[in-house]
Amino acid sequence: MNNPGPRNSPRTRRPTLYDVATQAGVSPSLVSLFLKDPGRISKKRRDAVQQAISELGYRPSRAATTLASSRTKSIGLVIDDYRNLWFVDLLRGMESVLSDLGYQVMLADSRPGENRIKEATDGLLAMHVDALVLAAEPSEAMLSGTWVPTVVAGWRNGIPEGADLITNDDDNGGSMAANHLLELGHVRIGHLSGSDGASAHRRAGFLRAVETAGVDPVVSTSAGTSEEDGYAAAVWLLDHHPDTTAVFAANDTMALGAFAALKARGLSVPDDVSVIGYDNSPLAKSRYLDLTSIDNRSDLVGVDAAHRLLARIEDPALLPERKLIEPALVLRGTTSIR
Amino acid sequence: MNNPGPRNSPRTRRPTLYDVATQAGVSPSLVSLFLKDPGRISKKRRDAVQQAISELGYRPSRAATTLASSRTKSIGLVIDDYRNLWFVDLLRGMESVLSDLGYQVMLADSRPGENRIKEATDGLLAMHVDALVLAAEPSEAMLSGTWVPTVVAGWRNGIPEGADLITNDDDNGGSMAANHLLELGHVRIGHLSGSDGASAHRRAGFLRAVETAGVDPVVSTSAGTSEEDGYAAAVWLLDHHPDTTAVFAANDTMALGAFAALKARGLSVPDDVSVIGYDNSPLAKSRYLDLTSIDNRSDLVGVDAAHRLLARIEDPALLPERKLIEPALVLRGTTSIR
DNA sequence: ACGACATTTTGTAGCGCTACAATTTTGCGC
DNA sequence: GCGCAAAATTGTAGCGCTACAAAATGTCGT
Repeated sequence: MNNPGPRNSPRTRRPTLYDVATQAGVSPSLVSLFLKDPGRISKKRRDAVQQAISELGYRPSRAATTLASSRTKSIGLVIDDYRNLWFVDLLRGMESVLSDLGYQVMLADSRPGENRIKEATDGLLAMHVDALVLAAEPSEAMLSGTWVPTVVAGWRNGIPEGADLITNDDDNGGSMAANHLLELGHVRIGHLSGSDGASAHRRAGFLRAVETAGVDPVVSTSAGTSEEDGYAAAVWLLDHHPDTTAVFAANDTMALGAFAALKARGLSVPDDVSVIGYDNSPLAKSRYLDLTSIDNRSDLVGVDAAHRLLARIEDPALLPERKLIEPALVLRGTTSIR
Repeated sequence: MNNPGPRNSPRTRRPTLYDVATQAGVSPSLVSLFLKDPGRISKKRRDAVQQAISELGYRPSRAATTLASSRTKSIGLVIDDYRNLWFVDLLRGMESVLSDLGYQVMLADSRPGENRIKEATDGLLAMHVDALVLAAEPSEAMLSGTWVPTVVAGWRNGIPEGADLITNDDDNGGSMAANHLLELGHVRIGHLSGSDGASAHRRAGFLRAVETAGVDPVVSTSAGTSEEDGYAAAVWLLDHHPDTTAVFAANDTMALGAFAALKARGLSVPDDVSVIGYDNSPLAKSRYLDLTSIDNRSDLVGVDAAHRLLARIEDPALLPERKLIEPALVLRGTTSIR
């Protein structure tokens, strides 16, 4: 058999647009046109080109397209850690508006502990992403020469000049968490706080609400925001304030750490101690954990970020904008009346 | 006349290698050489180029590099769902060998529920990744014309022709889980199984071990592999076999579902029922959940996959290889003597 | 100071694609 | 069947970079 398909030729070079043009008996320009908008060429040629493409197994070279058109139709998303699942909602939110427009979202994580944020960003920029979403704490080094529309999502410190900012109202969220616990009748409330920017805002909101209610706040701040950090902070809290009846963790992962500390002391949730987390991550949604949490509506942040970037791609002269997304309390099974 | 030079203009086009060359007073070729191997040019020029680069904020265009060299120094990784954290170990394993060699790993997920595996793969291929790791169930559509070295990790069905296969010995892992429970004295063992390829192997291994021990196996298979699926399967199991004293879940997420079902019935882990998961995901490692699990050593799979791909990039004629990685039991707090 | 090398630097020619102007084909009224 | 506008198609000139051969410069022994 004389199969011209790619299946049998083991190491031929990847077919190009010219191969397709030759095969279809048209000019390369026509093929290019087909790729861009098939509706604009005659049915006869359209079919011929389509057939040549599938016969050859042709895929356009993004590199060449990028180089020639200087538009990649792709958006970079820099996150801090794949294990912090809050980015998933952000990503889906972005995709929900970008996919239909033919944009692709590219992910890069900062390799936690190695501070590779700059590398991640550079990698994305080197690929000519049309715009950038920074969902990780921006560092000094990246402030300079970004050249593309950028929105920072979820962080509020060290914003690169000229970047948009769409973030969660963590202050308000902190207050919400505190008020929820206060309304349930708790007065011995401990807060497990982390060290990043978001934590600081959540803490501030918590303190404001608690003090407004005339209750003495207890805050245990740790170095990071991981489960271990949450555990350590909770251990400290329970050691120094054994009468605590409610715990507000700066994120769901830390709440898990609190669970561990409580379990180790034989305290049950929510009967002995109520626990509320933050992020409404898949963890919190888990049927087993069933963790009351604050949803920061990252999906909305994603949607907004996408719209914002599209606008800036259209008109780069747009002035940077700052916007807060209101969080929402998600009631589940880990908080109860005192 | 001559162009004004990008030095002071604030909103100019992105600087190119030519701008750097002009600024540094050398030829473009030299700058290219600098980028490739700074050690090969004289110190004088090296410094000049380096300075020009930082003055201009220059970043090489990956698209141009790709086009000109046809090597992107990047590897694509296709995963099924960002929320299934097992890919993180795989990724880190790959990075541990690839990063030092200057390779970058690019991630794409298949958007669970939308079966976008082909799209994810195509996107990566369009970016000219030098090689591909498929950590998601390969589909028919992608079998044709891949053109780059490919290794499938963690799946064993529908392998594209010519692809390497590095996967976990799920059969053996299933047996390990069963034997662990048998050794603890359990004889009423239920298995919560999923519908994908890996689940099938784990189930087979489980059945083999249990039957060898002369114990009657009970398997509850559900449509997917999510926590809800685990919950449903566990509910069925407890309804039909209330005397069950041990549960082997096909993955950690499903184990979480089992926890939920057990909690709903007031059964405690491990006092009433032992639970063992699979994947040794961050979930299992969690201090709170402390889930005994089978570690499929995805990090090793990642390391092997990376080595394999590098070899195939060097010599594309290499014959496809199939390799199994042995899993390991990780003892934690959710299994105990009957 | 002079060849005979080794080392450093440069010019030339694409990589695969798109933009856009130029050209050819088609459709249509009369 | 003719003229002319609209639609369809093609040619030309890069996009920013690298490979590689050619040229320039440097180093050394005698």
